[in-house]
Amino acid sequence: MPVGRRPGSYVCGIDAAMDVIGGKWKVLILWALDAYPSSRFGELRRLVPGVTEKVLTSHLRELEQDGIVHREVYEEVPPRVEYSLTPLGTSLNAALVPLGVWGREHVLEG
Amino acid sequence: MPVGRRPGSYVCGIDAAMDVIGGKWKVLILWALDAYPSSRFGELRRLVPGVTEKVLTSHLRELEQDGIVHREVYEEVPPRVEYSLTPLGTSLNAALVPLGVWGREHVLEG
DNA sequence: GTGGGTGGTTACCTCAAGGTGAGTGAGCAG
DNA sequence: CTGCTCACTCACCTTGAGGTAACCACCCAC
Repeated sequence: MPVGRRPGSYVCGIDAAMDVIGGKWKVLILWALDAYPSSRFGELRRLVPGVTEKVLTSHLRELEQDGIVHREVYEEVPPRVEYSLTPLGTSLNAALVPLGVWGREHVLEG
Repeated sequence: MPVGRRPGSYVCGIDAAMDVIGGKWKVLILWALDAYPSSRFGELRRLVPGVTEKVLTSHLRELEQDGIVHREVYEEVPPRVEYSLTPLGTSLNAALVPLGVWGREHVLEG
């Protein structure tokens, strides 16, 4: 179960990490799941304004394959699916904090 | 002189930072300029295997516009152009270190 | 029956990032 | 003379990520 979409072709760690978070909305999904753990699909759609259902689905599937998010299906009617960060996802988010601080200080306030 | 390609439309700091480093080869360029300061164009082309001249040029231009790299032209024959990280670029690279460590530990060695 | 909410799937389309290959013009090696 | 280096520029083309919209089964409230 390799992490990343092009295993074995990474030049360095940043290159590899960029591949995992490279989707247009992935860091926003991670940010949302960090702020609101165990979110349902519809909640995420509202938490990440602008993302379409198709793209949200595919991003979540990729993050799940990479071991970043956990997908829990409850066999109920109506169906319920909850997404949460795995420990790996939590560690990824922690590694993203300095980048977020940099962006806030130098891009948003720049 | 705004930093980033879509000023004013960022949701959060990570979103903004991702825009600055969003090019396919930008983090590799930053990594190369950190390891080999004041590199010439041809050196960068060799340090970032696979990048084409056109894309390397445009990525360097964008990084220059964002205040990440400095471009120094020496009016000589043959022409000489040296690229280096600005203080802002150095701080960006510092903010990328944890992400690089994460990628090395969890993707490359995963 | 109509509409809404649940969590998706499917087919189709767009568009911009990136790749390809040629050209530039001065100088230098062979 | 040929070809290479330097640091690009230009015109063209490809590709795939992402966007659009329809559709699915199921249930509830109105």
